[in-house]
Amino acid sequence: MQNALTPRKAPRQARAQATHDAILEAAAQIIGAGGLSAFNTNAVAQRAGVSIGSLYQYYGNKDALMVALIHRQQKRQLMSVAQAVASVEDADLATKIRRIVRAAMQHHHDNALLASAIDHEEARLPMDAELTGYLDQGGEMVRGLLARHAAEIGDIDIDRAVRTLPALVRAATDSWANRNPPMLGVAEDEAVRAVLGYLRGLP
Amino acid sequence: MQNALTPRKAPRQARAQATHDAILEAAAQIIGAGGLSAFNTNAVAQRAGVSIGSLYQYYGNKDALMVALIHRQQKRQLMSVAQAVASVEDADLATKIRRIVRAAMQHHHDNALLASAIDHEEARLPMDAELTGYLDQGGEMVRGLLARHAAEIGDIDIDRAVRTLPALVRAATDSWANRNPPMLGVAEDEAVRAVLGYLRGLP
DNA sequence: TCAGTTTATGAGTATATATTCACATTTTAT
DNA sequence: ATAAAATGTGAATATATACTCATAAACTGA
Repeated sequence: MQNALTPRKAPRQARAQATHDAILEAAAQIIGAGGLSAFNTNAVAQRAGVSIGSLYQYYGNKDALMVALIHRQQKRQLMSVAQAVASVEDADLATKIRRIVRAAMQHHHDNALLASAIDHEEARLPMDAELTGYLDQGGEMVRGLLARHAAEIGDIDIDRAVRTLPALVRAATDSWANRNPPMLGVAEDEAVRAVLGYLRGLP
Repeated sequence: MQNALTPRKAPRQARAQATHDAILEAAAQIIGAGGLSAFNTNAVAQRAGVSIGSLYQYYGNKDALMVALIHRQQKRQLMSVAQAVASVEDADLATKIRRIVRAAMQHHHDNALLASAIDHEEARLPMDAELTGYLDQGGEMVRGLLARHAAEIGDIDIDRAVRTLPALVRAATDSWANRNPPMLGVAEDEAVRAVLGYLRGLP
């Protein structure tokens, strides 16, 4: 089933794969440097060092390129957080939260403009199976975490927490990490405080 | 001091005021219905029922119109929350928080696309004295609230709380109120839980 | 009444940019 | 070696839209 937002064709040769990747990377760089308003297909092709025609060989239109970029970022974000979770297997809850928050925040802050642009575009573009999959995997991670620390956590609706928790971290990031100068330490502290407070629940 | 983002001229006659207002209202409606991508000056003028020339009589460029719209929304948001605060003068902390959250959320949800667009544009446009003023007033409200309930609140850095708290509410709103169908009740519960947990602080 | 001022008009201009397509080049398979 | 398939090119087209300007209409105060 081929619609306008799925990739037009898959690369079959190595150089095609390189072109394909270069286009995505160029798009990320352009949005990261100039925001959504700098994001145009001619500029992306130029920065990727390929012709505009090649871009449209792989992405049927601009939105398809944006969707591919969103997939790339979500995948990286998920892997980065999964690694953080794995690296603190046996720590206490507060430590785990802090590490996870730090990983999520770092990833976000490395590409502040890109992250903000993606937040905005995600709302406009249709959610596909791949994105749903990433969301589900993230949900499973949170679920596992909460299950292992049920004792330290108040009455909680896990389905709600799975959605609310990432939003709390993003809120702290937007408020504190994307400033001039960035206050990453404060952002981390505030996110941890909000998350732990939320988990502990009402008295 | 007249720069490109300040209104080009102030309306002096009643009909000019009406034109001025109609343009702002049309801009709000267009973004509210179609998002930022639908926001163009010709469409705004048409919906306002005025000519494109009139629009540029009052707003030197598109960004100036956006800035004026941001001012209008921030002012309304502040007034709506201030009213909520005033209406629960003597209630306990949890009740106050719930009412304030509800007011902020309602305002946000009435214009979900507009609110999201403004969040995005605020980051790009320069912060002026008027916006700083609204922020300060909001800060004062939070400060007063926290002072009156110091006993129920853990160790807290008020300057941080003033920035983090509104972000937490917005996070819950984005996650739950802007859905299909909107889950306003859940959004409110989640925001209250996060805010109270944050205020209570680390154990 | 009327001159000066304010307000309104909208066709027209300038520019940006998404997308196409006819063609060239490179790679693969036989 | 060579045909077929895959990949790459970029000038050209189509369209959207920010913004201008010459002109007209409405209002004001005398």
